[in-house]
Amino acid sequence: MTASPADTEADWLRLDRQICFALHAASRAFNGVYRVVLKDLGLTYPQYLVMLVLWEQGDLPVKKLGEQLRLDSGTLSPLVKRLEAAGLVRRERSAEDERSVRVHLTEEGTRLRERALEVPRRIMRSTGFDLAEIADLRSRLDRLTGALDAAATAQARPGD
Amino acid sequence: MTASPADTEADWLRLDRQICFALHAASRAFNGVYRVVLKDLGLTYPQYLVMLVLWEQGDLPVKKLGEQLRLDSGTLSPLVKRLEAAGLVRRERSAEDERSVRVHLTEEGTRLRERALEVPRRIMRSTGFDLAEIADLRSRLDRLTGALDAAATAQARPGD
DNA sequence: CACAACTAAGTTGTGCACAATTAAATGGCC
DNA sequence: GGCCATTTAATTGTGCACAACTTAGTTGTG
Repeated sequence: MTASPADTEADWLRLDRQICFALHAASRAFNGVYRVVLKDLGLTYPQYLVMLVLWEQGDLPVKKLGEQLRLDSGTLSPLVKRLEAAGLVRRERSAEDERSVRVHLTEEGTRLRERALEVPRRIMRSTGFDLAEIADLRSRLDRLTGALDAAATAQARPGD
Repeated sequence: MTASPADTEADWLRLDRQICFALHAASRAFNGVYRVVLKDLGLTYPQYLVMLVLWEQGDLPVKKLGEQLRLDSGTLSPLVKRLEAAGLVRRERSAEDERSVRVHLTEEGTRLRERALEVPRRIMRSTGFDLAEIADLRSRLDRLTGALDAAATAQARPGD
């Protein structure tokens, strides 16, 4: 006698609880560690992500920032305004296309990079993972994200 | 001549951008797929997590729910109130300890479980991962969360 | 008993995520 | 040139996460 269908389904629910909780909790735990480390810099975790992109790629329009970080203007507009209020960036309407707003690093924003250089190692120590494990986890997560995004897109436009 | 320290540090920043973005994005992508699947049930992703715990373990005080999900009353109080407004749970002050509020499933909340049984498989399909990969990812994430929580605790209480 | 220490929920304030909408600018097309 | 679809930001509204604080109930100790 095998398990009844109802039991099997219940097992799925339990498994689902485990996996979605694992990812949810990992994300929040990561966020929490960054919160502590970034407090010295006066940045939140998403603000740090924006600064990382700007440090790496230079000034960008909000649109490009959003593509890099998969965030829309509803999230980025107020976030960038807070960075501007903190004196780390300036927002400037593009002259050639006045719809576009380019985000520039200020002197202070550029200087902050020096202090941010120590962040990654402090985080690495907190994870207890070595470089190979981090890289492996990253590739799995990227694959997962890609599959999930594709699935979401497929559901949004079933006929495509 | 090896790379200068500055270059090495810059590499760390780039790596950090990659890994923290990977986890952040994976979490949001997961959230997005659940959002679509759970819309039929009228639940958000965190509300679904609460319901999963209640379906599995029966009625619980808010305190216990918070321990299971690592969420505090600031998050849970309004969330549970919304579940109550939706008719899925009732909140009742405990008679023996009037500080405690026990969350009970209503008839409707219990019935919703039947409809939720299909959720996990729809999610699994979206991930494109098989059971073994899911289990493996989960164990890595749990280990990561454990290490991060431990590190956060150590930083909060350096002398312990 | 009285009072301090602790505990469980709830409240307030800040910031992020995202859907839906709006506003302004641009570009194509007749 | 006039009109319309598209694009870029910003705004509005809902919900979650979390820190800090408040309120009310409980427990331990003198």
